[in-house]
Amino acid sequence: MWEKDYYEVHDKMYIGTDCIIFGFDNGVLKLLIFKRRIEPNVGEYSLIGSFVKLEESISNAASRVLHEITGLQNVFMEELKTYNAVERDPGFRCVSVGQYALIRIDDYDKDLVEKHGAMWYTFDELPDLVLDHNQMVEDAMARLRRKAKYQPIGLELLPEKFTLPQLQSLYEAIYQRKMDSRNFRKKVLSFGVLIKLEEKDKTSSRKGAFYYKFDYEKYKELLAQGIYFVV
Amino acid sequence: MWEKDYYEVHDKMYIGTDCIIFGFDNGVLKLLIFKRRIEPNVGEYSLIGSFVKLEESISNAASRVLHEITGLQNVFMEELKTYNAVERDPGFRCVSVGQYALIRIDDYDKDLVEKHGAMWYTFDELPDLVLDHNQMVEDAMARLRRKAKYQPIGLELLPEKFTLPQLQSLYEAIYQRKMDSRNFRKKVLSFGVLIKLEEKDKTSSRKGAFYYKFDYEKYKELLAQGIYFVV
DNA sequence: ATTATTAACGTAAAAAATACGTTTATTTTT
DNA sequence: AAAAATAAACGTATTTTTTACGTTAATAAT
Repeated sequence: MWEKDYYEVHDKMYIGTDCIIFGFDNGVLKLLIFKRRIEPNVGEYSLIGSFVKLEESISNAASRVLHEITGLQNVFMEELKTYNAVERDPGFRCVSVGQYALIRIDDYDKDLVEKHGAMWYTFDELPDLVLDHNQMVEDAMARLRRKAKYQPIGLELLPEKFTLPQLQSLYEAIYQRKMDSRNFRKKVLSFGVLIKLEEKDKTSSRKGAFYYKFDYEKYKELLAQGIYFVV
Repeated sequence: MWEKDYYEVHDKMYIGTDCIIFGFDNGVLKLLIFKRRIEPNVGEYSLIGSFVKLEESISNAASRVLHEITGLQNVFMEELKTYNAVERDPGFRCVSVGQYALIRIDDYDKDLVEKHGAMWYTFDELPDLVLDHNQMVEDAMARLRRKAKYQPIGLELLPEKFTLPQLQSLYEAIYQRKMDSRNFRKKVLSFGVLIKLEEKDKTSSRKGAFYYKFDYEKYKELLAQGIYFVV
């Protein structure tokens, strides 16, 4: 990695990042997709991405575009993998680092998103995307499913206050299967990382469901102990 | 990722890969570490790595150096993550993609390895490595532990024929804890991916332990069904 | 033949996951 | 004001999985 002779060979290698942005919109998992307005590939659909600048880290680069597009800062984000096939980009040799982000779908700046030509799509209604972006989405979805097995995803995708039925519907959306509400509740509460609030959400039922919030401190402790959050 | 103005800014970004090479040497997990013989950092310890050439994928690059160093081909390898802090390499901006490899420690070419100044170290005897290579090793170790939970690692690290006690000692090395041999055997055999051979290994006991081999077909089926291999 | 040693087999107890029935709080309808 | 409707909350029995641990078997060395 330090041999001088490689310097020249590599002066045409580019590195970028593409963001797979998940949102959860009452009961449905969605992805933020862009209709391209600039060359190349005008009019085609793609993920949002950027080249990585010399003076920024890859996650900086992703945060930068995410902020430009959604107005959000401090969004949860994690590296997925690199996409580096020699021929993946017909223009030139470019490695892209896929990063997936989880955002609260109520938080983002609607005007900004619309201005950039972005739209929310469900996983199965996704249009054809440029390059290997469909693959990226598929990989991100698989990763999200696996991640949900040992970390409470709800933290990032749900609003501050949420009900157990909401949390369950998020898990059902991720795993694509119905779960038993009694067992779900039992399991989720057994971790002791949820705090029950006095307030109720009356929008989805007559009885109303109590709001909960995460106990971040306890959650961190649990993770430190290496305890898994399998639902 | 396609905007022209970035081209210039990025003509000094380099991309390389570093390999975290695991071997299993009767009961002990080891890592292949190099004492550098060329500038920069002569005499210091590091992982083996290379720049990624314009006409090769990142895993090609890793396979290439792995072959140069160990004489091995078709080694199991998986991307770990990118190491991309702006200041990680004092010389210039270089993103490194960490990749971990699992090799059968009896297979590699001893002369070749020695010629390149490489040595096997256990995880806790590891010397200080250049740059962020110690971090890479730590991350790879963590990944290996997690991976071992849902895939039969033995496949890659053990010889073609292996005994159950050997497989168990591999898992014990990975998890750093003793396991109950009766439960381990029960669990491992319950997956139905091991084929018992007639032959016995007599080197470690008077009674001798039967050799087993993997049933690759069944194993692939299991993975396709999404079944986890939790031991 | 006896002893030593690790492998192989088996079973009981504890814990976790699953399946499913009943009650409760509230709003809407009558 | 009572009855009906509805989703939430609570609880318990059954099944499955995990854990703990005792016994027997095969072989080489003595």
